[in-house]
Amino acid sequence: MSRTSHRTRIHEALRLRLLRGEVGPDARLVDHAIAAELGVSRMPVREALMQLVSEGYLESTSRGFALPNLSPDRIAEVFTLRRLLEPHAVTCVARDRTGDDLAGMRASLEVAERAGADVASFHRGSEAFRNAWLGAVRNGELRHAIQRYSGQVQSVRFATLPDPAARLTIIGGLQALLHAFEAQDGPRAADLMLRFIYDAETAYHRIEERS
Amino acid sequence: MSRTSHRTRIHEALRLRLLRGEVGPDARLVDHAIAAELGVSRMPVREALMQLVSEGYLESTSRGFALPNLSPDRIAEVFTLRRLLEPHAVTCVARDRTGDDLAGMRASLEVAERAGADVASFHRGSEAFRNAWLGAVRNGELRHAIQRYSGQVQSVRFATLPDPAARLTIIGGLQALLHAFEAQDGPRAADLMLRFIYDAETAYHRIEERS
DNA sequence: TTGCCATAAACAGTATACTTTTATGCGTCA
DNA sequence: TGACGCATAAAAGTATACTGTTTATGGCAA
Repeated sequence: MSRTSHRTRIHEALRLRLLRGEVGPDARLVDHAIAAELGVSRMPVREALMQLVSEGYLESTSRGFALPNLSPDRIAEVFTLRRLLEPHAVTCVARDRTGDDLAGMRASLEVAERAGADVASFHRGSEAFRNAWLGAVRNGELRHAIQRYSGQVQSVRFATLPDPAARLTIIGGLQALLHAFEAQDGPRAADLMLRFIYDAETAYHRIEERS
Repeated sequence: MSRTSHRTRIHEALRLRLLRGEVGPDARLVDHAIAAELGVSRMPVREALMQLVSEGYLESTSRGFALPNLSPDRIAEVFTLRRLLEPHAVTCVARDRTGDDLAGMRASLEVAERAGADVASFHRGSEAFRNAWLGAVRNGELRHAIQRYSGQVQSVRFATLPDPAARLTIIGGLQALLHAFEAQDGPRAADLMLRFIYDAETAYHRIEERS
């Protein structure tokens, strides 16, 4: 027997698939199908799916679980929440970060910098960078809240990556954020994060207009 | 058959019991016991319990589900989150509130005012007031986040109520908040809420010292 | 008397089977 | 030809049973 429960492992596996954009907006996640695929019963799958629902990653429809309908209003709401939480969080990180924290961020940033046109690699790097600074948030509740609400707009984030210019902007922002952390400049980190969220929201609106 | 699922109803029922402080810190919520009590199987109960865990209301121990160990650090973390979210929320309420919203708040406040020494009645009134202004928060995600994180420290709130002086302080704060809403004075509402959270945290610390 | 081991009980986790609900498609009637 | 209704299928929801793990308690030995 594994030391973690099936539910936990399935939850993590599905969450990663969702974060990587491997689940299209029309895809339907059905418990018994996933159960058959993984060789377990429906119950742990079902519980994992419902946990993902309560975390905002999925929506329970009458015909399987699917990506939530991210209405523009809802997107705007989540961005508002991020504006309330993340600037404060990076201020704390600028104050509390250790050398290890900084090393992790540098390594992740390098991955993104070297990605070039490799969107998947860039995505991995920027995600790792985000996880690195989030890991330096000592307030566990705050960290959890941020992960929760930024996970919901992951698909939005993903949609902006194909644009090379957007990737360059992101790289620049991450570098500046890292420098603020290194200099323990909390206010600057908060400013940068506010700007970052603003840019993300703007990028989303540009994409939305095209469709 | 009821139009809502067992899981949903059980979840709500348990949540209310938790919010009312009907579950002591040593109580153990066990799925099969609750299932027997309600005349349903373990599954919906189990799912309701796990949802409460993921919402921070409960903790899964090796011996039943119990109230989470609210360490002073964790309490402080939740108060930090409330300071980030609730002032902004009441600012929005001061701007967006309708006449109906205000009427609801007035009615709830009166309940609390007339409670006198009746702690349970006071608690109902202040909870209703809180729900009234939360209902006026148009940003659903923000509202949900606030409910989530204030629910976690509900036991703390409950512990402060027996003190008559604390109740008077709360009444005064709620009246001032209502006036700010009526005057659409967002900054003042935010100030009051910050003060409110500060007072709550201070009251918690006083109680903690005694034990 | 104390410490350790064994056994039993309690509980989380998982599996399987059954029920209810809902959506879609097909057929019939107007 | 279009609309309404019924039938069928798919998936959520629920129930029951079984398994593995942890914990507590009692007994035995040192």
